[in-house]
Amino acid sequence: MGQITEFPFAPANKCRGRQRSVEAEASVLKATLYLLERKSLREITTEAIAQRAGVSKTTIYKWWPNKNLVALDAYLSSMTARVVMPDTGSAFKDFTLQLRSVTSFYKSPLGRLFGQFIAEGQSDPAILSLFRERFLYARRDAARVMWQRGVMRGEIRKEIDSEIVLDLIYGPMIFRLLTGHGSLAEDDSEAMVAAVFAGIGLPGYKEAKVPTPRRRQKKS
Amino acid sequence: MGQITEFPFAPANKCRGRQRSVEAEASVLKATLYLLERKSLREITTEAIAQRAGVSKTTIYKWWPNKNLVALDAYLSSMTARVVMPDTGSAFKDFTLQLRSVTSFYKSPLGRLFGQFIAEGQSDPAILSLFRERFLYARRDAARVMWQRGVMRGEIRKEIDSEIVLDLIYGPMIFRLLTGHGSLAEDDSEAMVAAVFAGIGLPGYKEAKVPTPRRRQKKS
DNA sequence: TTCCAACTGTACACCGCGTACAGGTTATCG
DNA sequence: CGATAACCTGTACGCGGTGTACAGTTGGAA
Repeated sequence: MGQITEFPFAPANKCRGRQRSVEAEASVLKATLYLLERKSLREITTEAIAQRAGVSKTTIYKWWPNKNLVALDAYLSSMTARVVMPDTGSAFKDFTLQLRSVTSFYKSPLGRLFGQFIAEGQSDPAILSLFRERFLYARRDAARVMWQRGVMRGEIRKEIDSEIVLDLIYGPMIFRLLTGHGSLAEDDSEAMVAAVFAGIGLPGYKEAKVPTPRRRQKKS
Repeated sequence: MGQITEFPFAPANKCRGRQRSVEAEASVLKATLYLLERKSLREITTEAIAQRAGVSKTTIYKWWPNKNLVALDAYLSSMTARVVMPDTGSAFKDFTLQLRSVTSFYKSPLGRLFGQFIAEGQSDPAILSLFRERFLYARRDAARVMWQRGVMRGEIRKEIDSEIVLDLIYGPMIFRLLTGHGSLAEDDSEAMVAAVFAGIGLPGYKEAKVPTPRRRQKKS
């Protein structure tokens, strides 16, 4: 609750006149989730959401600018703690479990939405930006905690930027997810994290030095 | 040339009647590229292509199933050797140069198409599949050669599956490209490849062992 | 009780897709 | 040379989804 009111596009209620219907909002989000579990974002129409929610299409357009943002809202409202953030005492195990969990979720119907938001974002900067702010960064902040623990325990090189570490761990699987060119099996999660930790270079071969990275785009 | 005839959806010419107009095809591809350099794939309409190409819309639909596949065709026809495949004698340098080159191309207007095809592919399996077959796999085959050289020279661990290696190197940057959450600067390419080679784990810390991966989905 | 804003339902303008149809054009075959 | 077949062109159109307009109804706060 209180989700929508944080949105920049939500009109303010001036406390006079009829109150906003809470059931209508909840019903819209619920109907949207129902449909998203069965069809892709592109296939779903605003009309279908309105109909299933038992709400007028006009009402939807009153509170959300378009279908995609209804979907993003529904996605966020349902995503609270659906993916594990483990704390096993080993960064390697933490990341492996996490990547496995994320990957298996992303294979699910609702998880596919992840890719669909990115897809819509390619032609709609607004939704991509909102997706980053309200979803991706939250995820990364949580994952950065796992990284931090690993650094403090002396398991992870502290000279490598955390942004790079996170992208190295999650990027490859997300790449596979989006293009479908590679396996998303559980073993692969482990193999990838293992490779990221150990490096692909042979220990003897020492040309590949890790340069100290310049700090960039610090998030608050 | 001869590009279109390889397509499964291209009708066969029975050698009777008027011949297919080569200028029309070339004109369509050229017009499409022109438009794609200025607008996103989603913004471009079939009519606009037809108009700019000086060709009837019907003709386009005769040879291509839809706009996206016209664009893919145009993209492929223009992409031959636009990105470097270096051979410096060092796998680390090769991959760094390559990633840098790829990234800078993907930042360009035409390069953005990469993400837009993946985006369309999220709701259209056919185009995603064609994108993999005709673009991605060709790229990866070429990159695998760099990997192979590295393995033979003793620079890269041979026990790590090449699919994983390639995804580790390219996945993170593509992830950044698609979501826009991270920097795409040249320094980052080098830092990423360096991290992939050296690993993020501290040398002393030895829990992260690389398991021998099961072979999967061998491509011909 | 008044008043305002949220709701409902229908209608509609707009746009892009893909097809249909009626013509005109250029090649090969007999 | 004429017939035939497949290409091309142009216009028109049905379809479906978007987002808005408008008229009317409902409910809560002053």
